[in-house]
Amino acid sequence: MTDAPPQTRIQARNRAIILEAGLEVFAARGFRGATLDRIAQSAGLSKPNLLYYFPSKEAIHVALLEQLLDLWLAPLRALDPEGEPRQEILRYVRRKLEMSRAHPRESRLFANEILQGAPRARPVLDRELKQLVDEKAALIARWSEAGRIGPVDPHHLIFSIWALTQHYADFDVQVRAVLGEADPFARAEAWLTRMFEAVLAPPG
Amino acid sequence: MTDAPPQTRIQARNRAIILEAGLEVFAARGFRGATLDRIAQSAGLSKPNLLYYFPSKEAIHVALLEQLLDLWLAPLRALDPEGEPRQEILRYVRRKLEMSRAHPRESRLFANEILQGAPRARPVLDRELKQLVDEKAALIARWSEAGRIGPVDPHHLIFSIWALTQHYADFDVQVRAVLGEADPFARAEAWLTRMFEAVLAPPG
DNA sequence: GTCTATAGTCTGATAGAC
DNA sequence: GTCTATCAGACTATAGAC
Repeated sequence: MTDAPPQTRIQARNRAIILEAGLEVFAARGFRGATLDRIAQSAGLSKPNLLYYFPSKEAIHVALLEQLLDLWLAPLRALDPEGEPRQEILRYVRRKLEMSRAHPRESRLFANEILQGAPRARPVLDRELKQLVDEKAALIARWSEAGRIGPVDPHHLIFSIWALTQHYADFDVQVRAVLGEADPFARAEAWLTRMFEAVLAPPG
Repeated sequence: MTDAPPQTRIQARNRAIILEAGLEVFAARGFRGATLDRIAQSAGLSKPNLLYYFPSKEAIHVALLEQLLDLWLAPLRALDPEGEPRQEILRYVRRKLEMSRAHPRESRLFANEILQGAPRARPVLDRELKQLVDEKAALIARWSEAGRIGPVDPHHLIFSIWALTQHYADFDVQVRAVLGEADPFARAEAWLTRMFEAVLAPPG
């Protein structure tokens, strides 16, 4: 959101190391469950040194949320008004699922934040997120009204894509316990493609 | 899972009060974020009195998880082999969504547990949950092979139902922020019905 | 059965030497 | 910039009076 202050090379590097360690620990244990001790250990730095680079535990968390949201919303931003509607939405689904596969820790960090009532992310949800979703929902609504895709509820279609793709990151433990299988993602992609093809099929 | 020991009326009542308070606090703040002080305050009891009824904070959490899982899996258990396949699955979807609406705290408590890697629920996932899902997935597979519903991946169909319905409880804050709307559930039910009708439509 | 008081531990953050 | 040492507060759990 705001630009970071200018940094030396070593500062930039240590900030990055701390954020990586913070991502690891916050994602696995939630904000409250994460301790500075553990983040410091994971980063290979001392606890006071952490607090030399970030003023507080919360500052690390906020920095992570900010850096995360750009990555997270990129696939939705990429939804192209000029593209072929079904291809665009299916590509969005696949990109979002790929995010869950490649970045499960980011997904869980975000899920933790929302689950706790979004104490730190609320303003971003109310403004940037709502604005982006409204814009893309309007686009999907136009596609639907033009009969290029089946009748859909645009907002809830987007929620469905979020829910279905993030499930494979956030509930990974449960999915693997039930399947007893190493990598659920190949079948997940085939199934999600099948689902959204069915619901997006144009009328007639 | 195990039977509770015999209790006087006042013991049963206080245990219930503590579990209700624990549900409230654990769901909102996660295991680590919940404190005995807060649970005690919410229950209207003193902190040592809490620990008279339960030996530890963890014991309260485990008791909640156990009591929760029966409720949680009831809709899936109710899937009837003798029923009309599409009606059965659609009814399951609606019941599960109704669970999210009526019991969001239970949903969030469970989501927290899974997100943290299911440290306390893992054995139940590996055994009871896997067994139940495998059994119901086999039923759905038979329906699909008989051509009574469209071709589906039974396990991932069940994951989809979980993901889509729990999203409205667990990500409630985000859903409401984006919609700026009081009650998303009416539209959610219409949309989920539409989605699953599309994907379950028999071939030809 | 319920309370007050408190033991013992952990945690976020700071002080100050180098 | 990084460290050791340490503080103040919060936390789970226990002891013991009533």
